[in-house]
Amino acid sequence: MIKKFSNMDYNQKRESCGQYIEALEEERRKIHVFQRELPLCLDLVTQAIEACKREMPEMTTDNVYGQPECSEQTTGECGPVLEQFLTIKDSLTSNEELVDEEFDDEHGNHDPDNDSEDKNTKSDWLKSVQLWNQPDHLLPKEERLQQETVTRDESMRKDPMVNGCEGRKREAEKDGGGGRKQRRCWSSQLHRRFLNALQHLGGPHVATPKQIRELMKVDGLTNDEVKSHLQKFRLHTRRPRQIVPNNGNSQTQHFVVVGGLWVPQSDYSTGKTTGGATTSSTTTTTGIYGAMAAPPPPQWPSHSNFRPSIIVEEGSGSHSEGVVVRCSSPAMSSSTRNHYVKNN
DNA sequence: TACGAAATAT
DNA sequence: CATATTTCGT
Repeated sequence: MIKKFSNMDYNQKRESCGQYIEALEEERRKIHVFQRELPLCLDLVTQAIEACKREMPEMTTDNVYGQPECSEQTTGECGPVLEQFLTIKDSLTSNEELVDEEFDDEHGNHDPDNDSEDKNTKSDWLKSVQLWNQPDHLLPKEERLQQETVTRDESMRKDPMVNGCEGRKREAEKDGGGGRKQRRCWSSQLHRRFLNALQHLGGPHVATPKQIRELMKVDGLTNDEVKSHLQKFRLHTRRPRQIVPNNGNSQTQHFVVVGGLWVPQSDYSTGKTTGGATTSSTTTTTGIYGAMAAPPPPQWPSHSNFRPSIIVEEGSGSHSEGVVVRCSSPAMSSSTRNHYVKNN
């Protein structure tokens, strides 16, 4: 009996680990969008995946962390992730080959994300955004062990939940245009589409709301909403002045600017990326879209829901701005094309 | 009309 | 305070 249980346990753990890896890979895909902003992050996740895979086969029954979910609430220590990260922390080899592209084509919507409840890596901001305001069913919460691939059907194109809050349609309005629109909540899926679109268009600073909206192909979505979201996004993607109390680790990572591209010193020469349209332009085109101003911030504000899924610190607490080195073009924030600079 | 920034609302 | 909507200047 007990043996049986152990066995089951073992299997469960293996499964958990598998799921964990899956989650990691999924996460990496997501981070991939930010590869310019969070190169180190991407790197770390990639390595974490590798490390995890290596460890997989030799998992024993006394695996310490069996919880697929882990505490998640506590960003501080999500067991596995953190450990993995710490482990590989120093083994920072610039491995950039196994970066797969195919970040989820726009239509493919195979959407592994689905993210009913991702693992730890998904982290907070999604959590809140995700259960936005579901009027009815409040997610089960209990059984989240395995959902496998069943749930993800591509039926969700637009209306389902991608759209977020309630059936926000044009109806249900009484006053002839007096009231404000109901707030639109950006579900994780919605946001992801946004991100994808962004990537296609070459970054937050060159993408325009309209383009984004069209790429997203979400029907209820209006131009203004995208515009707004984009504004917020841009605001957050600008350098947060190394805020964020560094957790434990401190790994000084130096950044340099290469043709307007912010990249870690280590692998700035790596031209290869998603193979998407995004990065291709960096080298050749010098035009407006040429060197797209990649949002420099290695780190977003911590207290924001609005941030990439994984947090990676690199600057040490002491050094203030010595970490970043810029060549020129101080204000490359926005104003990509039209009017630029509005001097008071 | 579209975009972006700022003001305003939730 | 963060996020979404609306207003305003271009």
